Amino acid sequence: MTSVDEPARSPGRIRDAARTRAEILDVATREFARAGYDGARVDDIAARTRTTKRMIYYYFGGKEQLFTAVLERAYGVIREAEQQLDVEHLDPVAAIRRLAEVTFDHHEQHPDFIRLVSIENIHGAEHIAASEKLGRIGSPALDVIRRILDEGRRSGLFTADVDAVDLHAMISAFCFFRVSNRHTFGALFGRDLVDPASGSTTGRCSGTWSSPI
Amino acid sequence: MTSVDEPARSPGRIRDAARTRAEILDVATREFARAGYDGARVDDIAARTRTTKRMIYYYFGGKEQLFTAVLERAYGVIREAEQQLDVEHLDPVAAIRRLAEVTFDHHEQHPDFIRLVSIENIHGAEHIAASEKLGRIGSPALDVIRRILDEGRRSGLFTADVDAVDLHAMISAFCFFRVSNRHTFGALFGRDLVDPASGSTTGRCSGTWSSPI
DNA sequence: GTCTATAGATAGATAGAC
DNA sequence: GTCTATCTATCTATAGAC
Repeated sequence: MTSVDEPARSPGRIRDAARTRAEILDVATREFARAGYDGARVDDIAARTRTTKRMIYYYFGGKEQLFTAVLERAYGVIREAEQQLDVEHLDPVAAIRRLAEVTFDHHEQHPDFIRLVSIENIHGAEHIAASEKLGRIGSPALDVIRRILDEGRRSGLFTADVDAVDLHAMISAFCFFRVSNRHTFGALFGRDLVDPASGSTTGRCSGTWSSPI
Repeated sequence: MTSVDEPARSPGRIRDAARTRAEILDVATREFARAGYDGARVDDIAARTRTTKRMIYYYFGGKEQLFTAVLERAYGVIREAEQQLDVEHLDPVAAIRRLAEVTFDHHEQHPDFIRLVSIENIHGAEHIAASEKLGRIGSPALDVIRRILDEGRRSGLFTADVDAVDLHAMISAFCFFRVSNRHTFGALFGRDLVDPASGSTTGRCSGTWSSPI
């Protein structure tokens, strides 16, 4: 292992397992998101890192496992953002609104994540199904929704018997779609769902949720 | 050209340009939808038709053009369904509801279309952009929404100044998401967004729109 | 842990006879 | 319009030296 005291003998190369792994994951995330699973090239990923293709196989075992690792990390990021959610001090309506805003902003700021999820759906979510880590990861957002709905019903603010998973799906659907389908929607209808300058009310958020819901 | 009066000399083969083209498109649609653009194999598509790979290149020119033709036909189908929409006799609220129902049912019944659109988004909608046909195809659904909104505002039923494209995006988002993200959502949350038996209110429609909106 | 070189399989595309 | 055979490039994966 190379530390700051013991510089690498090959200049420009890294000799730090964790760092090499992280760099491979960074590049692989971009490549898979850009070209899809089959479109991504292990050679290209290797060429864009400071390490070699041999190391990708050494660390991850193969293309399939690399993609799974990319997915695991991407889901880890959004789950962490959800865990940061602090809506306990808000009234139920404001809490739901806040949750929607956070989802909206997160998806807009992480288009690569949206693309990876779309790609994984094309492949029937087989990598998620095979991943132990992703099976155990849960969903803080869903827990938060459950608590908000309970509180809203208890205080009489919410009357309809809305299901937490349904509500999560509704919020996700809109936030996901405007990023995932940005290109076809733009090409067909001449409006960029993400760019605020296009004049769409669906383009704006960042704390001021002004959708036509 | 082979007509009904002049049967094909090779039994089991087709000698009808239109029919051969249609059969290739059918198989290619399934293959592209199943495996993605790069995952689909021209050899496999050919093997599943009654013609050969040479004919695919003869009729379409290449894999890229074949995918474009698949997209053009898939969009043609939904645009035709939209044109069958007959909501002029309904009041504006019922008309919007009916439009949502038709979109909901169409997407549920055409998962291959949803997958093709997802795949096209991964590739930045470059095939749509390059297709003259898809540039001119328009959107009957959007025209219908515009008319409904005008009527609703005129009669005073609708007060909010909702934009037609925004409304179209909202309806599409939910209907699209439950099919496009069915697999990851199911794997992560243990609920099938499409299968009605899973107990979700998002699973039912077919004329009785009962979403938690 | 890292490198070069290469195996082994398969892809998209085409030649050319009929 | 249809067929068989094949070219050329490229991809994932690995062997083996250091």
